[in-house]
Amino acid sequence: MSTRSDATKRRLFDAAMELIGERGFTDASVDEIVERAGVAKGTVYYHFAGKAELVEALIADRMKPLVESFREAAANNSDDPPGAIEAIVRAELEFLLEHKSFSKLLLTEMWREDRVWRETLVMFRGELMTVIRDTIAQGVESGVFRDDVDPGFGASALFGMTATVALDWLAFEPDKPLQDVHDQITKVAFNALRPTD
Amino acid sequence: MSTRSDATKRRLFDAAMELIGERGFTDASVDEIVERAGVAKGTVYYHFAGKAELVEALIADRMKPLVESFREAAANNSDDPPGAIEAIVRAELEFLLEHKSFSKLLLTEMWREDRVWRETLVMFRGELMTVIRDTIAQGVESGVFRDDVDPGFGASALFGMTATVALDWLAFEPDKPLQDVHDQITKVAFNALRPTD
DNA sequence: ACAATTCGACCGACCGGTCAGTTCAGAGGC
DNA sequence: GCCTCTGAACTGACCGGTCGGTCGAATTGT
Repeated sequence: MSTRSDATKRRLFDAAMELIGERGFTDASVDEIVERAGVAKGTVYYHFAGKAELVEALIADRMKPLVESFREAAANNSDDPPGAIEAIVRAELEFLLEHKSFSKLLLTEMWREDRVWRETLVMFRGELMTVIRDTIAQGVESGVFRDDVDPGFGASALFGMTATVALDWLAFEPDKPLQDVHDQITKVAFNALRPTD
Repeated sequence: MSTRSDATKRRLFDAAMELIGERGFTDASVDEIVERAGVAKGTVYYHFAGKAELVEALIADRMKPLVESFREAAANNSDDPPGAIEAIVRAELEFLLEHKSFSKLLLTEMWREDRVWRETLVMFRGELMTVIRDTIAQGVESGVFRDDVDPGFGASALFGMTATVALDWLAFEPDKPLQDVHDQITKVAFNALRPTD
């Protein structure tokens, strides 16, 4: 259980995430990654079976806290579906802001079918979707959300909308404050889910 | 102005789009592209300055009709903003379905900053956004849409939501009919934009 | 007490292979 | 006769992965 090994992995993860977020998987060379991590090339192959497996481990490392934050957001608002949705959106936005490079990696790799880490990615995506879907379903059941929106569809739409809006925001209007983006998204989401009076 | 030249370019576009949609820009080799296009390697460099310029031309070639279809959708519903939004969503979905590979290319390249064709892509994206934004603004002005949703934000959200939902759909529930996806998206969009009674 | 040994972590020069891009003489076709 | 295309050979840069070797801290043997 050496801490040294973990520290090295973390530096490799950080370097790989940045580079791959900027250039994509193929265009980020292992030589560049190890240079930025301040580590020798062989170290990568000591810890991982290859470049792809490094990325797979990186995905798991970064996705676990995101799933956890979604679960917490839902658990802390277990009897208030709108509050839970708001907390989930906030968690997603904060994650996107904190891990901009990783988010680009996610979006660009989510629908590729030929990657080693596809299963890992799909699995984590499923866990995120489940949290959102259950929250929406709970709101529908208790009557605070309209019942003609499919929870599975709503989850996909909310997650995708938040991600693309956030990336658009970071790319084209980086000066706009996070709160504005958060408010706009939750407003749209609540309007979309609110029952017709 | 020879037709022969255009036909060759089209075959190169089709082959490049397929391959790049599957594997991404870097992992789709020129040798593979020309093989699938049934054309010699030298032909690429006869028509284009290089691989990147081929893709840039491809992006313009595919985006022009999409922008046109958005403009038509808006023009054919010039006094009915909800109808225009519905037609735009339909146009986007049909495009995504027809050009699945190209859509993946778009999503994976939209937020990359180091590509030759970045400006081209940003320009076309701007034209699409303008059409949606103007339509929303028109609806706000005439009172059929609520006035507390920023049209620019709404355009980004609607476009991004539609794109990610459609790709999720194609990846995870390909059997669901187009009409269902279309109905869910427009329902959510209308609820989000409808003024509180 | 201390040398000998083991071992996990890391190093970095090197190799086999791939790929974009070049070149150019020649062949069709409009 | 010029525009379009061919296709095979070649170059040079780069890239993922390998592997013999280093280093220091713990462990063992005496």
